Amino acid sequence: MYKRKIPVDLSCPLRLTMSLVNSKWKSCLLDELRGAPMRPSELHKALPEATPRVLDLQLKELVDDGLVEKTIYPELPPRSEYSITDLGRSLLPILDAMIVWGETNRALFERKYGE
Amino acid sequence: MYKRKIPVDLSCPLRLTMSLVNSKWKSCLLDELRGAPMRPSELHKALPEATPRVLDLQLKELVDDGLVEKTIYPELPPRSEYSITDLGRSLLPILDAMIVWGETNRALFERKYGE
DNA sequence: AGGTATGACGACAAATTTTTCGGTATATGA
DNA sequence: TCATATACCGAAAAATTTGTCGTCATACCT
Repeated sequence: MYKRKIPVDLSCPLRLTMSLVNSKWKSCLLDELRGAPMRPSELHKALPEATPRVLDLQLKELVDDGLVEKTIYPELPPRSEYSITDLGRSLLPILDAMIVWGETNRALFERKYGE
Repeated sequence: MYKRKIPVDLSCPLRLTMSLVNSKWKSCLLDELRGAPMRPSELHKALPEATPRVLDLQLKELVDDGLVEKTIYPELPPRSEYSITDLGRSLLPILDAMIVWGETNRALFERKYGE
């Protein structure tokens, strides 16, 4: 079983939750998986800015943390699927709140930093 | 005015929100400031695991992003205070949800990773 | 046989974050 | 005078995250 290099932060509830999600792609991956299971190549198509390698690494940590599940089908050519677990799904309301916040305040930050 | 090295991520609402908060201490700083304005030394006492230098750097970005405000009192010895803005305060419900999630699931992760 | 696609992963490089160390400056108290 | 405290900041090291590149294996299609 894959082991995190840096363990989850148990020192306080906020840091615990943050440490599961604060990376460039983990929150996006959870968001993508909210609907149906997805294959690695599909996730890469959905998040083309991320390389398959990075998605692979971050999915491993999500699996290790119990937020995502991986199923390998012993077929050829190989096929595997990632799906969100109940634990991961329980984070979605938080991600939803972040999405709403981002939509609400996007214009502000576009004015400040934008193109 | 201080400028972020890495700009806020405008590519999607979720990434925008995440990019404001995804660092080791920013969410904690916002959480600490929810009550009253605090001085740098107080913030360091509240978050002793973080060095004053890091708090300083991350507070600068929070100020630059408009989530926190800084007041400098022209006294000697020098005094300054950080306070949360309305924009920053609008993120607190999300942090609250993370705190609740962390409390709910702490035992799970202590079993998995903890001492 | 050669090209394509799948998924996994090692080795390494680049980028970014976080930390450490030292220094500036001023006032107070021992 | 010396130590302490306050706040700030630069340089550089260390740690961590993210990205690039090449490889393996297998089956399909041309």
